Amino acid sequence: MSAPPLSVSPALADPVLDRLNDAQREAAGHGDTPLLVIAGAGTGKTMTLAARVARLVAQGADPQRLLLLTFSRRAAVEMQQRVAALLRESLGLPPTSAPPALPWAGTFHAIGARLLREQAERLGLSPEFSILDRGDAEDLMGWVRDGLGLASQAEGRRFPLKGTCLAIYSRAVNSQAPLAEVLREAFPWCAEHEPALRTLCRAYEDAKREQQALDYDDLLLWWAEMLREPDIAAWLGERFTHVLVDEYQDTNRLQSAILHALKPSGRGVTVVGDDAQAIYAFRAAEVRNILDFPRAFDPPARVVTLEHNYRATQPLLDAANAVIGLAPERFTKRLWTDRPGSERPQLVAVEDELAQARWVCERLLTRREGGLKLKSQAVLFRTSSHSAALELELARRRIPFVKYGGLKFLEAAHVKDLLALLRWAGNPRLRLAGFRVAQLVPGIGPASARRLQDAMDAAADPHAALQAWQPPAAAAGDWAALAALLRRLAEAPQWPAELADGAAWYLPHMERLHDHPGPRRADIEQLQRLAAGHATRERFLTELTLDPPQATSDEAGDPMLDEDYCILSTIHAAKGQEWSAVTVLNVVDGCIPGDLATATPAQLEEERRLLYVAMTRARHHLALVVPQRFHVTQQRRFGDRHLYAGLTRFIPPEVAQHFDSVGPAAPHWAPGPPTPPTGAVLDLARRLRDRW
DNA sequence: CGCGTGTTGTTTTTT
DNA sequence: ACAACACGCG
Repeated sequence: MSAPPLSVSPALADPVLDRLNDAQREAAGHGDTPLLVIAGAGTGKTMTLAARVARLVAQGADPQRLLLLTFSRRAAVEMQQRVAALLRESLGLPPTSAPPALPWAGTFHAIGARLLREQAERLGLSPEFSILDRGDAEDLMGWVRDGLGLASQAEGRRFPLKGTCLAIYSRAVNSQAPLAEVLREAFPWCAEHEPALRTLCRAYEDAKREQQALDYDDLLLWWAEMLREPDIAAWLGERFTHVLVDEYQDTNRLQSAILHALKPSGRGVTVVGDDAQAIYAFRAAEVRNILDFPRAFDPPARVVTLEHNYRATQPLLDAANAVIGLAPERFTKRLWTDRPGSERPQLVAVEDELAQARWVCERLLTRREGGLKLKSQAVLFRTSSHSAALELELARRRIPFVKYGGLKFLEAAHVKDLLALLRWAGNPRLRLAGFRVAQLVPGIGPASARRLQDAMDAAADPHAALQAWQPPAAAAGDWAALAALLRRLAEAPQWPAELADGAAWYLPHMERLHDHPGPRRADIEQLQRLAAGHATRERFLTELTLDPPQATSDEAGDPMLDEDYCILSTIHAAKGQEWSAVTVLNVVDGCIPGDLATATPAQLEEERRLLYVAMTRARHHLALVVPQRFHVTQQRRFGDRHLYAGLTRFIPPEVAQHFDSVGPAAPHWAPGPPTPPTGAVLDLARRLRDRW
């Protein structure tokens, strides 16, 4: 068993490459021509990629000139660590010495932000440009929409909400498709407003320019646009000798355009992904990117497929393979393992969501008594809100947990307020921020805030205009305090002391505006802790926007770092992770697939892959929980009520035979699950009330 | 003009 | 259940 006859340096052929299997070694040792690695779930993808990076470095590649694009910041960090460990080993460095770092590892958006900041002058951007998170962008969209008078259209249906407008805009940008097509395919109920939406999108672009603000999409769009300048493209293409992209199945057209513009010949390009795990089409991800990758080059890219799974036992893989095997599109690989294991995955029927929560808690505790740490156990679900009942039950039993997914930190009003203050201080042209901050002062409402902004816009020096502005008499005292604060922040910024200064100003306003300041105060404190880890205000804002704290643990209190806690996560946020025991909640039609996601076959297939992703996170134990009855909130159209649902359509009888059926209600579906009565909506409460 | 209340519509998932 | 929007009062 020796390495294939590649030009592998002898020093490296030993410890690192020897630990890889043949396919992995082929990928790690491949030369400079374009390479596609199809890596099934749990097949050692990160290890392989890290080994490839380590080998490139050991062969003399400059780590500063490796561009490593991963899906999340977390994946980037993990990659750094693996590479570091491998490099120490292969270069024979002592464990104490610092191996070369990879400064250009990060998400497309984060790397884009850095490059744009670096080249801002050339691009006609202020180097102080602000990055709008989703909430900011929505607010700006709302502002523009109101300015155009679109909000109050009396005739006909109401104009789409600001969030919907932004979603439409974003999808058009990321898919690089015409507005009409986007509306037809993804937002049919907004199609009637097409002309107004077109005007709105243009005005939104203008507003961003005027305010020196870029939203998430701009970070890709400007990057791609910048690369259309031949001299810049050539320079960047040479600057990065190698470009490696992880999770390539979840990139969109814009990202693929960036990649091809950087490296038109494909030389030095490696992409890694798994078409069976594509779950970001809603964000305009384009599976064709990975499917068409080989033929995009001449000669075509080398394709290496990893199918040997090191994560799960055979019975778990059988079930997962059966689920994905029903996808109408043929996937080209089938995972296998040599880890036998006898435990099959479970289908657990329970009465309702409360019973589900109880069952999950019992199972967590039983496993912990059996020696499995809570940290090795995860509970996954389709939608962030699906864990609500479980969170309450966990809290009641004092089982600590951390929840991933859901975006709420940056969406909380108080966090937005304080960040807006910092943004405004750095970029006084950012109306959006100023509008928000000014209205925190009692006595200043939308009209006064608008007058202030107009005065600042007209002035050559907006800071001076701000200091000179006369507020309404009722607001004079409080306004003076804010003006003084802004002067300090603008003139002598001292990071992170300026955040403390701002927080001290903000806290009294927060207490006045919100009923329950307790948890909010904790968020402000967390912001201050985070601030200490960043060098400047600009870096803090950028990194917080692109990589917000993604875990929350409100119900459970703050678990100490060394304490044991279990993981709650959306399936999306669980991507790339693995746990010994995995439980998936609400595996019923209406949740997986969500009843909003069954309109088109493509959406349905994405839901199927979602279930597949969830199932392949497990190493030893896997349980899918099926409540027979679950509560539906929201959507007044049907009213609140319980919905009777059946096992997901992705597990028909021939797939169900790969599972053990357990739970109190299990005997009921012994004859094979009947087709679920999808329309059976009961409203007993109303029926009872109507008797009177 | 600012602020509080009543009414109406509402697509999950995340950078 | 909740947010955004419209309206009316001080």
